Amino acid sequence: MTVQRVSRSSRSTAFKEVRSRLRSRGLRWTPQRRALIDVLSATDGHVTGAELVELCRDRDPETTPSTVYRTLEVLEEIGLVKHSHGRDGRQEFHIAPASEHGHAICENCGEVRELSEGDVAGLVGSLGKRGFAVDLSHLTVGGLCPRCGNSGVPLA
Amino acid sequence: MTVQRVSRSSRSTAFKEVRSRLRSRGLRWTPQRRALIDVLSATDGHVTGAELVELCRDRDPETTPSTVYRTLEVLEEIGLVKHSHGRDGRQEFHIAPASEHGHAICENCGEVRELSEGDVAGLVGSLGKRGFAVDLSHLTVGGLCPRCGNSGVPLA
DNA sequence: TTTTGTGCAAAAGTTTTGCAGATAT
DNA sequence: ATATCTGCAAAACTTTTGCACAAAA
Repeated sequence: MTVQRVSRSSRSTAFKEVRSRLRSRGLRWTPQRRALIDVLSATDGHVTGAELVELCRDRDPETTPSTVYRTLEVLEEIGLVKHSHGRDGRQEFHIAPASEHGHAICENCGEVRELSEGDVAGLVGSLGKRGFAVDLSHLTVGGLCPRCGNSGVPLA
Repeated sequence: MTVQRVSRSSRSTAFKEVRSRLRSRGLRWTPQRRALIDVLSATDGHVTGAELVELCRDRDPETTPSTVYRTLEVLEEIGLVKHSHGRDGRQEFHIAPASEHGHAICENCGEVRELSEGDVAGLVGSLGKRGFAVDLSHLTVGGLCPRCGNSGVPLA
């Protein structure tokens, strides 16, 4: 069970746009794809593939893993979805935010928070000077959040 | 095939110390453990579990996955080894460096470089002010290295 | 009607687990 | 002597793939 504190504000793509985005590539708008997008939008943050399969099954018990994973692949191709990997190595998916940003993850309670531009400016600049072009969507930092780190009362 | 440019200098634990570190906990110093530590020290950077199984098999074809993974667990418990997860979600292991540091990984060629204190100072400070204690060993940033990003000649 | 998508079933790949026998101390 | 380790075999899990049928455009 992972707490998510990522703001819901930075959602990107308008919902109906997806249909046309798919069709313009000769791809199709199916109930299963719609369902998955629904599920993804309902989550605030980073959900594993397996979890998405489960969540889709809550709506339609017939849902199969292959469809979910293949749909995720398609949605990632058209830029609607991104994925990364969690501590345990499983894929974590989320709707692509309007602007890229890094993440800070509490190693104790799992809370995820987005990094601001200011947070990462130094790192981006420092690496940039050495010719390394930072990809903010792949910037992850672990640590202890205020609740877990300061008090002597780690939750888990 | 992953290029590793991590400096060999920041190796931590003296080799013979491990034996006593294990024994002081009632754990044992076995040929298999020694072999794995040898293999790990011979690698410069981040090796997946499966790769380690292979590398150990090069020395001793009898090596089994269970032993390798269980040994890695033990070595991590005593602080000799750390692990993280690569792009593909597989575990990547490395000997714990004397000082913690973040990593920058090229998304094109896979090259890994260590981040300096200066690189991360801003991020650490910025998050620190908000009560988040950064764990440098879990700071990873993706992007394009000079070779892959600047030229119009991405290698892969 | 033709191309794309789905469901099923099975495979692939990494990592974990149970257990009997072997080994370090 | 005895608690710890190893090797084996099989399981657990996530994710991928092949194929025949179904559905979208």
